[in-house]
This record gives sequence, C-alpha cells and structure tokens, in this order.
Amino acid sequence: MSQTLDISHLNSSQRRAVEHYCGPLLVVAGAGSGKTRALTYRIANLVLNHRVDPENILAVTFTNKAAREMKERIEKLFADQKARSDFGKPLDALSPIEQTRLRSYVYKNITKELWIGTFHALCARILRFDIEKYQDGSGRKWTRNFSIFDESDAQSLVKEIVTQKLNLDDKKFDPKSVRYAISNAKNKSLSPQDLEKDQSNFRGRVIANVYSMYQDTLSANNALDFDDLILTPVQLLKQNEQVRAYWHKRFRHVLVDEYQDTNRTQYDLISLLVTNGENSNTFNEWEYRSVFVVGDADQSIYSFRAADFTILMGFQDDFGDRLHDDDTRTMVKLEENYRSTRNILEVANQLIDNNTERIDKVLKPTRGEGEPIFLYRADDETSEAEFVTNQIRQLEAKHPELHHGKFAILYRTNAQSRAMEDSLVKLQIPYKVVGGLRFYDRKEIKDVLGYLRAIANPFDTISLLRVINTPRRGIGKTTIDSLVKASQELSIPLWEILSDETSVKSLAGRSAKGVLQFAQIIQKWRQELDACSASEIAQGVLEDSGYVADLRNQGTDEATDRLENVQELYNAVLQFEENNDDPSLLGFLASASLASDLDNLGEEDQKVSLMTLHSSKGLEFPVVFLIGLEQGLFPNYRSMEDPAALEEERRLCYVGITRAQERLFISYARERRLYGTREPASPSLFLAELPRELLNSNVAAAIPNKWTKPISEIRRNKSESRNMPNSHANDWSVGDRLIHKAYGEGEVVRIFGAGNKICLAVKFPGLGQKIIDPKMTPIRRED
DNA sequence: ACATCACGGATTTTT
DNA sequence: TCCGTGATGT
Repeated sequence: MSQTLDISHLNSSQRRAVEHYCGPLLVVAGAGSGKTRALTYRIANLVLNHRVDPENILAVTFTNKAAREMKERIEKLFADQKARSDFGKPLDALSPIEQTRLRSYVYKNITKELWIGTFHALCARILRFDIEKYQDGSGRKWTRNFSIFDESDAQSLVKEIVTQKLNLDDKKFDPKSVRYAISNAKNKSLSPQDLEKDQSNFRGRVIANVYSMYQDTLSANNALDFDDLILTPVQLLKQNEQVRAYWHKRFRHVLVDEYQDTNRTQYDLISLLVTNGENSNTFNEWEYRSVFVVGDADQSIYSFRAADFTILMGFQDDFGDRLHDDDTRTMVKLEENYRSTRNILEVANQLIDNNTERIDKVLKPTRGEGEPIFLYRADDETSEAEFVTNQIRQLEAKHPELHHGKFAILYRTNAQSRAMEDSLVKLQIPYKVVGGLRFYDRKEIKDVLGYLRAIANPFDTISLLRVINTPRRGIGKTTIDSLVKASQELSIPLWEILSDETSVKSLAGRSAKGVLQFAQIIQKWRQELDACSASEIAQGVLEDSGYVADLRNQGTDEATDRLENVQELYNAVLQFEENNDDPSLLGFLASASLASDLDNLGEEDQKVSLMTLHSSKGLEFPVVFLIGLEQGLFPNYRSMEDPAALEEERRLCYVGITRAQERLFISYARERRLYGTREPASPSLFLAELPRELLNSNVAAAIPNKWTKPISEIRRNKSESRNMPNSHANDWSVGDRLIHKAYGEGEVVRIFGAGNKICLAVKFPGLGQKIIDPKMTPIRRED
C-alpha cells in the first residue's frame, strides 16, 4: 500500500492533528470543524505512514453511531488509498465488484484489528477476556458470561432492596434518586466503602448501604450495570499489574472522541491505559505511544450524566506541556467551520462568549454571510407551531431542493413536541420524532433478550423471573415467591431450585409442571450454547417457549406489531452473525445490551426531524427551528440559580444554533400551556445575548431591552465587577477556603480562566464539587 | 389475573 | 394535560 496519505485538502490545524504521531495531543474541535475527519485521517496516517500495527490502536467514542461512522470512513479511506496505489485511480472510479473486493481486503487486514467502539462496548470486550481475574473489595466476583443490566433492571433492583430488604419508605428513599446516587458514585470511581466514608448523615449511610447490597445482588446475578462496565476494568487495571501491563502495551495509541463528555471513571480508564498507572502528569514515556483526545468544552451538555468537561480543560495539566496556547505543542484548535453561514456562526460565537468556563475559541466562517436569523414572537405554543409549519411550507415552495428531511425542529423538553406534531399533522407534513421509545426498551424485545440472557447466564435471576411465566404457564405469584424465598434461604441461585425436580415438586404444587417445563427449555438450549449459533438458539427458544405462538394466537394489532419487532430482533441476530467472527450468543447479547436503536437507516426518508437539543448534538440540518426560548423553559428553571448549570444551558443553546447550515429560526411564546394551565412566559435571557443586527423579527419589540429583576441584577453585578478591580475578587488560589450561602463551607480545588473571567471549582464536603463564578455567587472567603 | 381508577409528578438521557 | 404507578375490585 502507498506510503503517503493525501492531506493536501486539509487546513493547517487539521494537518497538525492528522500528522501527530507520538505523545499527547488535545484537539479542541469546534462545531462543524471536521473533527471526525481529523480522527479518521490520523488513524489512517498512523497505519500508513508510521507503520503502526492496527491492533495497537484504540479509538473510543460515546455512541455506537459515532463508532460505526468512524469505522466506515476509515475503511473507505484505506480502500481508496489502496485503489490509488493498485490501480492508479480513486475507489469511486472502480467497478462495484472491485470496490467490494478492496473493502473486504481492507476489513480483513486493517479495520478488523482496530479497536473502535464506545467506552461500554470496548470495556465489555476487555471484560470478556479478563473479568475472571477480578474480585472487588468485598470479594464479589463475576464470570465472562455476565449479563448487562439496563437502567430499568437497575432501578427495579434498587427498588427491591429499598422496599423489600431494608423495609424503608420508598417516598423517603425514592428508588430513582437512590439509583442516581449509586450511579454517580460509580462514575466517580467510588466503591460502597468509599461512598460510606464520605457520609455524615443517616440518608447518606443508607444509600451507601443500598449500594453495597445492590452490588451483592448484581454479583449474585453475575450481572453488571452500565456504569460497572467502565468501573470494573478500572478497578481491575488498578489491582492487577499483569492485566494492566498487557493492555497498556497493547494500546500504544489511544484516541478519544467527545473528550468533554468523559466522566471521572472513564478518565481513569484512559489514564491507566496510557500511563500504565504511573502518575499521569509526570508520565514521560511517549516513545511509540500517544494519547489523542478531541473535544469541545462548549458542547458539553451531559453533566447530569456525570460528564465532566473540566477533564478536557485539564488535559494540558495532566498530559500536556502546560505551555501557553500560543506556544504549546500539545494542543491544536480546529476553528474553521465548514458547516454554517457566517451569520449563524456570529450568533453562536457571541452567545457562547457569555460563558466563563471555556477554552477560548471562535468559529471562523468559511462560507458566505447567508440569511439573517429570524426571531419569531408567538402568542402561545400553538401559534409558535403554526409559524414553524408555515415557514416549512413556504420554504419548500420557494426552494425545490429543500425536501422535508432538511428541516429540524429542536426543543429543550420532549413535551414541546406535542404542539408541533399537532400542527404538522394538520398541514400533512411528514415528520419523525427522534428519540422516543427505544427498540430495545420494548417489552417483547426485553422478553426475548430475557430468554437469551437466562440461557447464557444461569445466575441471571432477573431474566429468569422476567420470562418464567411469559407466555403464561400457570406459574403464579405465590409459586414464584416460594421459589425465590427458598433460593434466598439456601443462598443459592434461583436456577438451582428450578432445575431440581424434587425441590420444584415440593415447592410449586400445582404449578410444578409449568416450572419444570420452563426449566427444561432453558436447560436444553444452555447445553447447545457452544454447539449452536446465536440465531439457532434464538429460533429454538422462541419456538419451544411458545412465545411466538402466543403472540400469533392473540391476533390483535398490538400482537402483530410485537411479532414484527421480534422478527426484527431475529434479523439483528442474523446480521450480527454475518458481521462478526465470533457469532456466539454471548457476543450478540453484549452488542444488544449496548445498542440503543435499530433504525440506523432513516437518512433516506424525507421527514422533518423533531428532537431535543440533546439528541441533536452531532447532527446538522440546512434549516433549523429552535423553539421555546423562554425563561424557565430554556434556560430551564432548575438551572437558573446555579451559574454552572446556566452555562450548560447556554452551551445547549450553542449546540442548537450550530446545527444549522443555511437558515436558523428562533422562536418563543408569550404564553404557554404547562401542565394543563396557561402560564405567561418571558423571553429567554439568551435572546438578549444575540447580536441584534443579525436578527430579523416579526415584532420590533421581540427582544426586550430590560430584563426582569433577578436577571438584570445578575447581569449588572457581572458588569460591575468586571470594571471594578475589587479587593480580592479574582485573587483566588487552590486551597483557599470559603463559605457559600447554600452549600456551606468548601475548599477551592481548581481555578478556570484568567483575569476577570474566572471560575472556581469548589469542593463541599458531602455535596461534591461545584463550579462557582465568584462574581455571580455570594461567597465569603474564610481566612 | 386482569381491568379500572385515583393520584402524583412532569428537564435533558450517548450506554 | 398526560402518563405511569399502585391500590382496589371482580
């Protein structure tokens, strides 16, 4: 294959990123700046020009979609490269047969060896190698056929512990918030013991206790939750030198996409792999080794899922040369934007400049000025929806190339889709709501996966119970209770009771026949695990269990729907087998548990897309409608008090604006129906932060000059303190102690920004870390 | 085992 | 307003 990769069409920053070979590099990649291109070209460059063995490369993403795209683009890049060197012409110029041949050659020799995937999928893969070498601090263990419990499994486990085992009031210890606390702990790499140490009050200790029992149950089920998929490898790498050395040696080049979205545990994982556990900021062994992270602090919108963009901000400190932006060799900024018109970028730049916590960066236009942004003030959500749908009608009439698939309607909360949908239906405009109910969350899909999981993992009691009476086998609640009780009293897995004829007969009474029959089916297919492929097992179980027959018998529309979904799942199994070398049931289950949606097609159907701003990240549309810019809705009322949260809302708005390629419409309503009652609404403070000269509007007074009191006060305070070099306002250092009105006493652990624009990361005991703008928050220094 | 009703709660959600 | 949950009745 040719030695050189053509990168002449890349800009100089992109080239710097692509040509980076060893050592650390932070790529600050603005929206639409070609970061996926930088990532894929760099991987190609490593292999082609630096002769890096593909199996030494690890590339981590956050979504399956991103991983899939990266794989495809790399494969295409390599195939094109080979086409040029073998035939002297680009891939596209070859016959379809030649193209396929080249692609499969590239797949077999290069792409297959690359580890590209989500944190979760890659960790699951590592765990299937090494989890049996792991034991947690309390001696809990797992085996390689572990189940992966999804969020609802996790929540019902917590609920059972809180209400059944601990007999607590689930009003006081709401399973949802307890589960959230556990998840948070895991995302900070805290074990139950670690969590308990931090707790001073009763509630905290109870939660730590639930966490501990929750881990017991997971282990008893030989199951992990999503967070464990990351945390377990981290702990394993920490405790086992050989395992650590193996993976460290293996992954010489580590790449991370969307680095601003990593949480502490994911960071620990990357750090352990890269440095082999040596202190990251003194790590110096960069020969034949690199860490390459790409991200944008301005697009960090997942802090509620424990993503921590201060990790990105700290990259220079952790791995880099810590030099100033102008001199550093370990950071490069991609600022040229190829997506949006100049007006759109200007609006985005000005908005985000109101944030204090960020890495300085502007999106530089490469395209023309474009149309002005249109701001629409509507009377209520209905008229807002009418405006949007009318616009769509008008635009499609005027511009034949704008089919429905080129429009997106973005909103802060899912509830906002209703009014839009009503209006779209009325005008008969085809649309799709992106996000809704996920394929793998459907009951029938969970049932089928329940069967498969129960077969793969004998300890998975949750799955056994899910399907033991689905379809009905006359096994009632009392029977199940006594079986479960017996297993608990004997401290043996439920499966051992089910598979023991004598026990079943004595416990189950009239239901014994059904239980035995069920156990037989599971047993039968478990024996075939090694002999049969995933699809053979799936088909066999669906028949033997009577699940499909039951759906057929029902004959209702709903049952037909479900049947179709089951068929689709079966297709997914077949497809999995085609695409994977190891078509085992275990492999399929792992991929299914980690997949969010099947409909990855959908590009071709020409429908208006409706989605939340969160779901829109990473996408782009020629025409974007950003709706509901009202105080309390966007920014959301829950974020208005806390400056760090408010900044995240602003980033969310920034994400929305930067989705637009050609046209951007922003709207708000003066009155909105919320939970049944009509409420007056005022325009979002973000609107006042946009450059007026770039906005057109239906009403001259669409943007008010003055803000309602609390906001005008915040803004005044902010500008005042900017001009006032007051006493110690900016004079903070790490280790300083302070008192916050609401959070109490805390300690400064990190400082962001410089000059007048600084923010403090403050650790409050029991509350964790908060980001505080000293100019906007009432705090008192404690000397 | 299933239907029915009252009640409370309602950002965002990559895996 | 609307949805999921849990208690109640048949």
